[in-house]
Amino acid sequence: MENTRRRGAALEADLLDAAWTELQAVGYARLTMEGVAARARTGKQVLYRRWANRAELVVAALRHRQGGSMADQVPDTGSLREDVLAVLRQMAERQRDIGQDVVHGVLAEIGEPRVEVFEIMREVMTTVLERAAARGEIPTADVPPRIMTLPTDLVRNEIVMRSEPLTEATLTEIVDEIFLPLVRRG
Amino acid sequence: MENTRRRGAALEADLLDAAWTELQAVGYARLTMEGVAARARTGKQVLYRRWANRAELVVAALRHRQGGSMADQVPDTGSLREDVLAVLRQMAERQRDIGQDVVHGVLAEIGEPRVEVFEIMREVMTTVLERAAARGEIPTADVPPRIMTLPTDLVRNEIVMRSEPLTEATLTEIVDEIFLPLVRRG
DNA sequence: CTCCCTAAGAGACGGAACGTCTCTCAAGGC
DNA sequence: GCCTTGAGAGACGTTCCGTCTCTTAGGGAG
Repeated sequence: MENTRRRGAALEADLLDAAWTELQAVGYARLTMEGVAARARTGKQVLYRRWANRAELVVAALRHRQGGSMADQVPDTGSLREDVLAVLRQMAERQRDIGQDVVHGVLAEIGEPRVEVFEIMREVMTTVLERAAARGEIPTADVPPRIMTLPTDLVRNEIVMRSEPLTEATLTEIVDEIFLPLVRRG
Repeated sequence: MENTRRRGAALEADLLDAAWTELQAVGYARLTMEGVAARARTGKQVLYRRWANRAELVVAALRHRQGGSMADQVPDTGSLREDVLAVLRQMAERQRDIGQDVVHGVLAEIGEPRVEVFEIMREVMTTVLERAAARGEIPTADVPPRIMTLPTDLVRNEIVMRSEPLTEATLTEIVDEIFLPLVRRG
């Protein structure tokens, strides 16, 4: 028998891992606090002591799973086109990892971390554009905000609305047919 | 005492009205089959005989509430810009009417009426562009599909992600800064 | 080293809503 | 006027919620 009792950060990491595993096993809709507690071999109270409800737990589990924010590693390939594509690929990858039902579930039950998502992508694109302007690829980094976040907005739309995973073709279409033409003639 | 027993279409309309009223009263998250049944002064079985679950009932109630599809009345103002703006205003209006939590709830619990939404908007935009081409406003109606649904995709993204209702400024920005420049130079 | 406070672990609990079922009796077709 | 259908009503077992209580292990304070 396991006779050691987990505590503090070690326990918390176990709980978040259990939540993530449960998420993969049964999906967001069927994820229950009881299920997570059972998987972590503990009681519900231990969960409720840390997170007020399912949504908070799941958000914490997602954050725990994928380390830092996307703003921490902005792609820098030396080409605007490749940088933007890299950003979009990162988003697509996260979608694949997380799964659509989780996205919808969190969207439905969460109050407001959506603004945060917007802000992060705007930061990332700002950096990408500033570098492109510094290289002389585009005349100025002073692109209208709506155009700046156009690629990430479109990808987000695909993630939320489409059931199939994003294809590379979709990403290049967004960049080559829509984004680049608009910024090139700023 | 009410001694008449409702039947068929009349009853169904009452049920859908009750579902809609309940939706407005308590929101999607708190809507229950029992609540709707009570409001319609009937039993749960009457609901389950027609719809398998909450999501189906709510979708039916939404459809019942707002008559036909948007494809039935495509705006025809004589100007491409105004037509597109009219389409986007219709979407914004529906958002205001329906409410964001309902959008998220349905998105989370529904299997696949999302493709349908895509198709309808693509039809609408096809008509709008064909008329514009016939008037000579644009060289050809043969616009790449992704550009065609660009305005509606962006508005949908705003509806799903932003909590505040869409402003007129946002709509004109989408049309004037993004959509028109892209279609004008075919 | 020992005491003691905090929180882990375990489960009982009342409540809400689910979806199924059973039963009676009105309505409307034949 | 008979008979099939399904409306109306509520009981039922189940699942999960979020709260609570109780015992006991861990680890810091002295």
